[in-house]
Amino acid sequence: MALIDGNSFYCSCERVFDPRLARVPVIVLSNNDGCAIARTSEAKALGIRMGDPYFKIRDLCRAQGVRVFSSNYTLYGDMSGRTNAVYRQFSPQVEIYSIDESFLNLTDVAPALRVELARDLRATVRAWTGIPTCVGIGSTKTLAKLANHIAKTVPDLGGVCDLTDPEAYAHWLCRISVAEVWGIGRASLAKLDAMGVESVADLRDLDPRPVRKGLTVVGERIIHELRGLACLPLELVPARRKGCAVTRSFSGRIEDRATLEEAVAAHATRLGEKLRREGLGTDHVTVFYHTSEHDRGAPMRSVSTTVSLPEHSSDTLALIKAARHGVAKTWREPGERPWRYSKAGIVTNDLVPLSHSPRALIGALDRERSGPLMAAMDACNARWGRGAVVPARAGLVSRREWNTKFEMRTPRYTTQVSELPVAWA
DNA sequence: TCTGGGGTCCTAGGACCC
DNA sequence: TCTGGGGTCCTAGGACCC
Repeated sequence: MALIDGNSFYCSCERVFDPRLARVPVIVLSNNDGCAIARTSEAKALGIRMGDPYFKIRDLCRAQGVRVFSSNYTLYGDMSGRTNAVYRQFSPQVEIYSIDESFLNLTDVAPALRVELARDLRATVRAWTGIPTCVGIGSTKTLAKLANHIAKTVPDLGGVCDLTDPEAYAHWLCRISVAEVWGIGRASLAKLDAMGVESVADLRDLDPRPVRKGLTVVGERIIHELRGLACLPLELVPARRKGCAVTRSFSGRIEDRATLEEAVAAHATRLGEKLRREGLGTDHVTVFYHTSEHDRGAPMRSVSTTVSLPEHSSDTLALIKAARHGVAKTWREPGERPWRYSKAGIVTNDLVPLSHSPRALIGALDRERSGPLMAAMDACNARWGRGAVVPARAGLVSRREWNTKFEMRTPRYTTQVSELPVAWA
């Protein structure tokens, strides 16, 4: 098993299209340009941490010449697809684990050739996509993840670490902190600390049965995985998703009902698009909105309500109706000091494939009209850009103060003809 | 003094991940 | 002024059943 991932992936995507970014500190921000979510090694060296709010590090970034970007998910998604296409040249069995990480089955590769293959893979990905990567090899997923961490943090290894090599396994497990193990978070770390567990080897040598009490079956599984007993299979076919959510912080604050309903309707529109892309439907939506915990002293309010649909659907109009209803039935007129809402969202669980969901006996939605209508809307938006066609119910207010902020976003170089990079020769 | 012995299903909340 | 978004899995405990 091998785990390959892109180094500072979002930052590396930006670097591919602007060579001037090489060797200078780069960070990419979350939605609304809120927090740092990707940093190059140069940025990390300046003390910028994962999740640091941008307004707190802005001065540092200016002073140190850090190049700052809004997230460009269209670009990162496309680059992710390109790297995976390269991985597939090296292994027929690839599990895409996240936007920048994939597991590869290397069990057919002779042990002596694995490191060489991994080096070839890195070089090819770099040459064909421009993305730098690291590769970790282990007999289980947990060990491959650990090997990847070692490959990333020990420069001498040249970006590849193979823990199927018994010598490397014995060498590294007692030198790496248990905090680096995949699946060990803050809470588990505190428990392990109390037990005197410091290194990965300490955890591996624990008796798995009693561990189950404190760390649940998850902790027990980790111990087996560290010993080389695979508990987590390669998932070649992505499991059907169970839930779906569209939630956003507003770029400012919202106080009035009409604007809140407009925002929620826009989220419902996005939700419908996501569900239709996967042929899924839901028979209920949970709508929530709340004030910000950072607005100290201001009146606080947090609302969450679930609205039923007559039957399973992915119809944008039905979702908007339900979402608006969720706001309507929970809205409270403000008093002297209005609530200043900072975030709203729409969430669904228990998604089912629409092709075999039961129809409602009473109040069934008109699927025969809805299907073609939604297909036409999706086609228009695919061709002319999101928002080219929207239901009037979604709101036509031009004053979109709630819209997410992306003030430093680069062009969608690889997916939009009008935004292709220009080269001068 | 002393109140059975299983099951299933659902939900909320915790923990963790990228 | 300004603090992201979207997932999964697990457990405990309540409700309910016979």
